[in-house]
Amino acid sequence: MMDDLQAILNENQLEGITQTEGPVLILAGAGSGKTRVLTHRVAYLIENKHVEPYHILAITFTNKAAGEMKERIHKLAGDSGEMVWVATFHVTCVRILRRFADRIGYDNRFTIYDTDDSKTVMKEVIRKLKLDPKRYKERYFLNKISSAKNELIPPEGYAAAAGSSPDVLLVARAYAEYQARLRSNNAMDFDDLLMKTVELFRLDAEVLNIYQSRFRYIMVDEYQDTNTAQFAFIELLARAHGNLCVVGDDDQSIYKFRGANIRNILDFEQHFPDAKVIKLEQNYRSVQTVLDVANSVIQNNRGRKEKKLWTDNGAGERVIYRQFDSGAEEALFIASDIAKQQRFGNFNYRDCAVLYRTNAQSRLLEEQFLVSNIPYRIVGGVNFYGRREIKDVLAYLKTIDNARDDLACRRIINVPKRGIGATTISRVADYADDVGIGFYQALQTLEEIPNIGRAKSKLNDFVLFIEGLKAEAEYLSVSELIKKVLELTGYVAELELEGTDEAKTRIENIDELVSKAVSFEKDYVGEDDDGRTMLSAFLEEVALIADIDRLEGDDDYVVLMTLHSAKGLEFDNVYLAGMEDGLFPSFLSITADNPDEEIEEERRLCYVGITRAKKRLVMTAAKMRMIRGETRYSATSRFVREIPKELLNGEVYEPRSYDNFTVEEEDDTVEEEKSVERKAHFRRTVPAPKKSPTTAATYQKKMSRDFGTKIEKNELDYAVGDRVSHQKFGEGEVLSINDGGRDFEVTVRFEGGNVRKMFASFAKLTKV
DNA sequence: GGTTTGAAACTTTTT
DNA sequence: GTTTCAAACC
Repeated sequence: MMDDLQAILNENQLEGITQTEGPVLILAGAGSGKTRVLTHRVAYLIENKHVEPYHILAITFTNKAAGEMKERIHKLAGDSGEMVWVATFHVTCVRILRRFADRIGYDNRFTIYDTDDSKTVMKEVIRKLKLDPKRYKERYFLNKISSAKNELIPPEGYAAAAGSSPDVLLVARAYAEYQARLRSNNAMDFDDLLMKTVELFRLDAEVLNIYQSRFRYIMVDEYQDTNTAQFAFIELLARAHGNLCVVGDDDQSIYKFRGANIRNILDFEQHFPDAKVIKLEQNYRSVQTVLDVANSVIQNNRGRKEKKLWTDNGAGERVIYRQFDSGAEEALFIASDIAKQQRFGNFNYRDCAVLYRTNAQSRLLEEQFLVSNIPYRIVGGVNFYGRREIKDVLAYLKTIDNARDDLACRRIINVPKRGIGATTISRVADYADDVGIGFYQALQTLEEIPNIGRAKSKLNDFVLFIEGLKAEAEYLSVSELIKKVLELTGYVAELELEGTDEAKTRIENIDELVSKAVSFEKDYVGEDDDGRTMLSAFLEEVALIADIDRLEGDDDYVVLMTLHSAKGLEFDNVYLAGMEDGLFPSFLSITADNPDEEIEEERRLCYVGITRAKKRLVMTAAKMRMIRGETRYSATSRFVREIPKELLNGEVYEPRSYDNFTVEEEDDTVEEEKSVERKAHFRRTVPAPKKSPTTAATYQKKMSRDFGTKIEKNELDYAVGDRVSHQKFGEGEVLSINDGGRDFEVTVRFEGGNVRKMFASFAKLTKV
C-alpha cells in the first residue's frame, strides 16, 4: 500500500497519513487534498496499523462532507470501512444523547427544535416575562443564548460571565426561562445537542469512559470552524489516548458569528504541546493566477499561520474584474457570460458557480437567468425543511411519533381548519402548563380542562384522528404514513383547489418530501440499537439536514449560492458578484466596534470564494444597487483593490463620489464618460435580451428552479364537450379550455351543477 | 372563528 | 421589493 501511496501523494500528505499517533495538526491550504489525506489516513489505520474500524471517529460539519468521506473510505478500505464512525458534530451528539440523555434529566426520546421552533418558544418567553416585544426581539435573545451555549455557559452562569448590566440580567432571565421551557417540552435546540453532550461527559465518568475507549483515533475536519463547545467535546474524548488529528485552514475560518473560535486552530500547539504540525501547501485545484490573487488578498490579514499556496497546474488567465452601473447590469453580464462560455464549449453550466455575500443578491441574478434561459439552482435562502408545508407535514409525523412535541401538535391542531381557535389553544396550553403535562397529553383529558366549552368536541375529534393515525403508523412505512396524512387531512386537495403558482410549488415540495421518505426507507436497515421506530429515525435525519446537503445530481445547471455555502466546493468557472465596499466586506463589519477583526473575517470569506475557482475567476461589482428598497452607491471592494494590477484583467475605477455610501452631485466628468463608454461597449458585445417572449417558458423554469422538477405542459387528452372524471368531484362535462400560458385552464361542470375552473396539471382529469 | 388588509421589518453568513 | 404580523372587519 505504501508504494501506491507514494506514487499519488506528495511528501507532506504522506506524512499526514502515516503520523497516526499523538496530536497532529494538518494545516491544509485550499485545494491541497485534505479529504484525500483524511480518507487515506483512515484506510492506513485499518490496513497498516490494524486498528479496528470501530475505534475510529471522523467528524465533519456538513452531512454532505460526511457522506463523501464515508463513500471514499468505503472505496479505499472496503466493507470494514463501514464500521468507521463518520458523522457531523450534531449527528454524533444526537446518537450519544439518544442513549444517555436520561442521565442528565432528559427523556432519551427528546425532540430537536429548529430555529423556527426556538423562535416560537422565545416569543412565549417574552410574553411571560412581560417584555415589550417591540423593543426586545426574539432574535436578540436567541443570538445571545446561542453564543452562551457555544461557550458552554449555562443559564445560571450567564450573569457571572457577562456582567451585571440590566440588559445582561434580562438576557439571563430569558435564557433561564427559555431553557426551562425546552426542558419541559423535552426538547433540545441545535446548540443544546453539543452543550448537553459535553455536560453529560463531564458529569458521568462512566459514559465518558465508554466513548473514550471506543474512539481511539479521532479526526476532525474543518477544525478552524470549531467553537468552544466542540473543542471541549473533542478534547474530552481525546484525553484518554491523545490520538487526535485535526485538519483545517485558519485562512478559511468564516463562522465566527456562529461561535467558531479561530484560536482553537491557532493555539492547537499550546493545547496539545507535543503536537506535530504538517503543512499542505501544494494546491491541486486551481491555476497559479487564481492562487496568486488569493494570496495577495489573504496576506493582508494579521495573526495567521504563514503559508503560501503553489501549484503546478500552470499559470492560467488573468482574473477578470468588471464594474457595472447597476446590480441588474451586473447580473445580465454574468448570465450572458455563462451563456457565452457554454455556447463556445468552454464550460458546461454545471462547471459554473455564482457566489455572493448575501442571499438577497440572488434575486437579480435569478431574474436574468430566467430571461436568458440558463438552467440554475439556488442553494440556501429559505431552507427546504423550513417551508411551511414541509413543517406542517413533519409536525403531523412528530405528533404521531412523540406525543411530547407540544409545538408540533399546536402547529397542526387547526391545520387544516378544524374550528379550533387561538383562545381554545391557549386555554389547553395554560392547563397543560399548570398541571405540568404535555399539550397533547392535556388533550387526552379534555374533561379536566376548564372553559373550553363548545370546542371540546372538536378537540376530541382531533385526538381521535391522531390516535387513528398512530394505530396506522404501526404498520405503515414513513412514506405511506405521509400519504395517509395528506389524504385524510385533504392537505394536498386543498392546495390543488387553490390553484395558484404558490400552491403548485408547495405540492411539489411535498412530493419531494415523499421521495425523500422513500429513499430513506430504502437505505434504512433498522440500525436502531435503542428500539426506535423508523419514523423517529426519519424525523431525526430530517432535523439535521442543511440545504447544501441536498446539492447533488448529474443535471447540468449553474449553481448560485452564498460564499459561506460554497466552502468545500470547487468549480471550473467562478463568479464573485457584488464586490463592493459595504456589501463585501459588509457594512456591518466596516462599522463594527472592532472593524479590523471583522474585516479579516470577511477577507477570509473572500479567500474562500477566490479559491473555489479551478480555471477561471470573474469578479463583478455594481456602482449602484438597490438594498431594502433604497439605492446605495458603493466603491469597489477593498479586497479587489488588494489584488496587484498585473493579475487583473479590468480596471478598478475609484470615483471619489462613491465613497462613504453617499452621492455627491459634482460627478467627475472623465469618470462619467468612461462609464458611459463602458456601458455602450458592454451593450454592443452582449445585447440585452428582450423581455421574455413566452411567459410560459419563464414560468416553468422558475418553477423548476428549486428542486429541479420539471413541469410539462402536456397535451390534453380531452376536449370541450368531453366527459371527464376528477378524483374528488366525480364526473363532469368540459365547458371550455383556455391556454393560460403556463398551463391549460379547464372549466368543468360537475354533476350537481358545480362549475369549477382548474389548472389541467393539478386536476389530473381523465376522459371517460 | 376566519379573512382581509395595511404596516413594519427585513438583510450577513447556518449546523 | 418581499414577507410577516397584527388589527379590523366579516
